Amino acid sequence: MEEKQSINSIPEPTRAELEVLQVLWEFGPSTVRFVNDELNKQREVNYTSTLKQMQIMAEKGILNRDASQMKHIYMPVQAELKTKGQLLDRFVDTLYKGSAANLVMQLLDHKKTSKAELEEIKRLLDELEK
Amino acid sequence: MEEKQSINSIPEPTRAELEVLQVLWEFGPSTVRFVNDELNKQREVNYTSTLKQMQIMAEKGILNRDASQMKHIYMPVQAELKTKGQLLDRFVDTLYKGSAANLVMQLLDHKKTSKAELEEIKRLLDELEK
DNA sequence: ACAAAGGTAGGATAACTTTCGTACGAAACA
DNA sequence: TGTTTCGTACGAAAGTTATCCTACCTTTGT
Repeated sequence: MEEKQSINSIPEPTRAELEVLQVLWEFGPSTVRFVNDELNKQREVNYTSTLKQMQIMAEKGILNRDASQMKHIYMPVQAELKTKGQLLDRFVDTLYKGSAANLVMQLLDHKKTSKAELEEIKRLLDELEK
Repeated sequence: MEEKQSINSIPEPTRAELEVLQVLWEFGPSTVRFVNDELNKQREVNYTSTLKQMQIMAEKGILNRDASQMKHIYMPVQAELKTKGQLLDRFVDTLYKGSAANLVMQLLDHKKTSKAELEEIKRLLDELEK
């Protein structure tokens, strides 16, 4: 079936879909078996659950697959950075009125952000100055 | 019924729940009527849908309500900053392996973040130096 | 050649989310 | 005072997500 998205952006991945994407982002194009094994390092999932999940993602246009071999190979349609960028945009829009500065501000006085992190962030910005 | 959460953090708000929270954050404790009117400025929602939604949120422990008057007054259990902080943490964890620096890095080379925004962010960091 | 192992496909089901219809009580008002 | 308006409560229904069972085909190994 393999329906494609009409426009320049895939639908919002759900929680479970994001888990699959993480694996594909980390290890590149993979079989269902491989992805399922990876997922099972975190939590118990039945093989057919992962299979179904990835089939649906292919239908939705989130994944492409190479079905020329018996063991189909799945890969994300969009680059990791693009998808994350979209999610980030939506996150900033809904929670911080679209202001990245607002988000960073929160990041800063949020205890969980370590001193080292802050230094790293500052370094990034300084680098950007040039 | 008004069930409370046992621990120090409310359950993850869903999409629709987040919309309700936005209104309460912006305008403070409100009636269902008021929240519903606000929501209808963005999209069409039936009054009883919003009512039900807010009742469920109260059951889940996301909202408190003052039912001493006929028109119940609803308000968030947690402070805006705390809830957003939790969401931010989860976001950073799942998408950026828990590294705020990674997130900011993406923010930086993401076109949508304006020059002015970047300057503002930099200013925030400089201020933090002290 | 046959059994076992491993693959895909396609429902069925359960849980959760979202929406709204209906019932009914309280308040406002003509 | 009676009717209309506005409120809550409850339950049903529809949509979405996530999980897994069963069927069936292909490959592998004995």
